[in-house]
Amino acid sequence: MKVTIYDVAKKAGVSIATVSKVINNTGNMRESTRKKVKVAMKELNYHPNVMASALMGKRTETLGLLVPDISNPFFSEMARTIEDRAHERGMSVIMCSTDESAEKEKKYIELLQRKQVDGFIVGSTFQDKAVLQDLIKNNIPLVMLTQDDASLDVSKVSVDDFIGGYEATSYHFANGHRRVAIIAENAHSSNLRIYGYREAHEAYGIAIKEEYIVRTSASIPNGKKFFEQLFSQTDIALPTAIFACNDLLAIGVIQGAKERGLEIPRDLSIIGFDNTILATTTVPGLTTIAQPISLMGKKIVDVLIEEINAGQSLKERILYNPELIVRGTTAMVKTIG
Amino acid sequence: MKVTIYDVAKKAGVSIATVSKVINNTGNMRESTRKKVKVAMKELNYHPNVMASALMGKRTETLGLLVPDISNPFFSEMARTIEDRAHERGMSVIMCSTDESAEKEKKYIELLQRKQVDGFIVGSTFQDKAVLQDLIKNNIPLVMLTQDDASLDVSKVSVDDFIGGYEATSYHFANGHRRVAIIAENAHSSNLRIYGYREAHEAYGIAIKEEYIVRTSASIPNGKKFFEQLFSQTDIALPTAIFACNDLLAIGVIQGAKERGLEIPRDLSIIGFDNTILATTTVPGLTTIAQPISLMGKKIVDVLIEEINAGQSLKERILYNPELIVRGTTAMVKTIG
DNA sequence: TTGAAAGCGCTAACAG
DNA sequence: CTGTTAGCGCTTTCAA
Repeated sequence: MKVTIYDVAKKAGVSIATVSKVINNTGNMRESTRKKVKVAMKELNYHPNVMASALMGKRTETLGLLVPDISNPFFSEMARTIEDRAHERGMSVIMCSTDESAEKEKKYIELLQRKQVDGFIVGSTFQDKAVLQDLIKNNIPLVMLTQDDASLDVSKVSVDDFIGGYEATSYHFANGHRRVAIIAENAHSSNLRIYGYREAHEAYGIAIKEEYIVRTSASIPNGKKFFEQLFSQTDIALPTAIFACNDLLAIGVIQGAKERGLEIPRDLSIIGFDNTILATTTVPGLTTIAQPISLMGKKIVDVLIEEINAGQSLKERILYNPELIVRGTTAMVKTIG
Repeated sequence: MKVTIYDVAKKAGVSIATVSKVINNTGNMRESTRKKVKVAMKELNYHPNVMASALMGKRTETLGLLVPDISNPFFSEMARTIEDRAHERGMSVIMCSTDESAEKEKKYIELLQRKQVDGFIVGSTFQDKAVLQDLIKNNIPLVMLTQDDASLDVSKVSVDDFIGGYEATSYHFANGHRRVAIIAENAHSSNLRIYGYREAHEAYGIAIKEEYIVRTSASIPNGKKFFEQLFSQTDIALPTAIFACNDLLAIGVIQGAKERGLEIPRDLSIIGFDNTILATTTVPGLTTIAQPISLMGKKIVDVLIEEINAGQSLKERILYNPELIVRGTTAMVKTIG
């Protein structure tokens, strides 16, 4: 049967209060008593019942992870490092894929709250930020991942999306391209990447064509679809390069381009974002902006746990530098004639 | 503040026992009373505290998912459908990546047990099956995913790996290949696929070369490494086709082959397994054996929940048919001369 | 048909 | 320094 605090109390010849104290490392007590209790715990292979202590308002030792879609390699790679770090620190993680649905966001937050998770890692751009504001107001541990959103006053770890957008776009420019389109996501990070894209235009003195800026959600089919859309416009010159705000989209573009008979990178240069496993499997390999996924995953867990321990938000804003990884989908612009 | 069963009871003018009964749909009671209570619950936006009822031995409404590695696209795609189905049925899922470590397997099982998950979905081939046998003996809900292992007397949903192995190998044979190597995993499913591989040799009257059978764990680098190993053997004729037991391995083979200057499929035919997103992003597209991931994910959750409700294992063995998806990495064998 | 009361396993005053 | 005791929010006999 289950071994409870009573069993170890009896075995150690002390009261349950004493046992509780050694479990939680609170209060003072003779060192010999503490030892005695510890021995009893070991011998009985005792593990405190999480439910019971959670009932008393203690921790559940579980974290909630909200991402748009765990099957997107970026998030599954991130989830893996988060899971590992959480486990290292004695916590489990419950995963929730929110898609871009306000309904799911709300539902999962409520669900996780009822399950009394100790804290939230949110990697989704919420449709309705009020849900998050509410948590924040109630001082519930919450950190944002890949979402450097100033309107949320909490800790966040992300890559510098502005720089990422700037570098991707600039690299295309440096390769001589002058007509660069961007396929962005419906995510906060994409807003920043678009600003970086704009800034690069500014820096290079190139006029922006608003028609070159499109938005969709992350998937290969969407990448393809928006490539088609971009390339079927008849009233503007076609772009010679594309910056896709994630690898999935970039691959969709590659596929669309191939179908149209374009050769990459000769006829079209493409840069992705994230540097997921997908970027290494295409041919040619995908030039992309890397995010330090492992570092970020580890860090976000550490920050969250620190805040849980501290009982308040540290409001740290941790920004990593994105890194351009040049592979095969980019080249100098084709000189005409 | 939190609204408890007491608040509802007071508001409805009944005792907490009555409220408890309507929550759990147990006992008899005047319909008007039940209604009254329900109204009160609605008005107060009452949700039963999971911890408290779990303390009483009730469900926690959470499932444990064990897979080798959630960042492997096969498992992340699977996890997504599992998560969705679980949420549809009111349950959350805690994820655990076991790698191929006996230590982690044991640790996570114990962890999840302490968290009182209602059931386990295990998609990892356990190093030490005793850990699972133990759960089974204790009648703890547990189902196996992609592991049709006869030595475990529980429900399982998987693809027919034997047929998958047979079909992959046969397809190579049908294309005129006679020297087909197999790169398998350290997983139970791979055992069966190897049997299918053997059976195909039998059927085609082709002798098996044991040197053509190698095993490793799922990753692109390993695929590459074992391709190298296979192709640096000097005492046997080199294979003209390879069956890799998952897409990751297959991609490693593609990369290794390219580095050796082999053209695919002209110089080497390759078939993968799983039909993950990766199979669609390579060039040429990867010919692979598809597993019906969504069906399987949904089914495994349904079976598990059914068993949780029933309080015992149904010992169902659900086998899906694998399907050969022909893309670009396979071709007729090169006629020499 | 309903409710009082005894826990589930643990924490946290408060006494001693 | 250690133990008694009153809950945390809920379920479940057992009476009424």
